[in-house]
Amino acid sequence: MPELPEVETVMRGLRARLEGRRIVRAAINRPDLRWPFPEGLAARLTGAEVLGFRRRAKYILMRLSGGDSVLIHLGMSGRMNLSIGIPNAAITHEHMSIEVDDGWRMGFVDPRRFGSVDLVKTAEEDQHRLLAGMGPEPLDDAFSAAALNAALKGKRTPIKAALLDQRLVCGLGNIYVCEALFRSRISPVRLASTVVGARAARLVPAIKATLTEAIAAGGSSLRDYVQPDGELGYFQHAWKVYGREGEKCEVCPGEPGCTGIRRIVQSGRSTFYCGRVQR
DNA sequence: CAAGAATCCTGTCAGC
DNA sequence: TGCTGACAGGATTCTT
Repeated sequence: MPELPEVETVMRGLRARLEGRRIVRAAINRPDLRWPFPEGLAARLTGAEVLGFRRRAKYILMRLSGGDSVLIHLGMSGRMNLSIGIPNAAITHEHMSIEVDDGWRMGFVDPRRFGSVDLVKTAEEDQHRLLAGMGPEPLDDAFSAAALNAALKGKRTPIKAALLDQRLVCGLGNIYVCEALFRSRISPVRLASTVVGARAARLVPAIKATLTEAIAAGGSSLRDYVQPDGELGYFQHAWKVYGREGEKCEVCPGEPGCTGIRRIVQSGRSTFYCGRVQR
């Protein structure tokens, strides 16, 4: 699924194409995704002007004239398609779509239906139940080594699991946690409360750099991600450890005692790491 | 209260 | 080729 960089990329693509346009048509094609679509969503969309977009954590917020914002989460398999002239019937798993006044249409496609759509008053976006408990944005200055230290204090869980907890810091998912831990040379099985001092000082910039580079690359993807500008080809990121079980990590070749990148399961999710480099 | 497991759903891929 | 089982980027809700 889209993690922070992918959501940021999708949001920017939507902004570039839809901001300032008026919605002339809206369609909701099923009653629910993860939760029911909000009452009257199509009516609220139709005729509204798209004032702007922002991202918070892994959510996209589309601000409408009339005081409402649409809150969108892409779930595991969600993607946004921008196109001209493709009829609804041609697209499977397109659960929601809008068309704006220059003919472009946005389709929300989500086979697994873990995504969600809700309406929220623009003035109260951050008080929405899905955003209220959200941790700091990892790219904000407020996310510092000191802040991370405070958040990890007393956490009796592996650092891998802690970083996936969106209340602690938001936007990270399974891939970028693996990558950031490798970059900072911290073992994913290390107890979160012991990530202090030099390790915490390495981890914060590693997270920021990992995310920043991915955003710069235009977001990254696995098999079913489509760039929001409508291009068919999709970008495949070169992960350093994710999905590389058995390979040597980039700092290991020639080093004694290297067993290659390992895959383990932590709280039901795959973790990839190098046991020699990450401590 | 905190931490781990189960859960929602479909598609893909490896192995037989 | 066709079937089966494992697995997939999330995050809420349920159990322990």
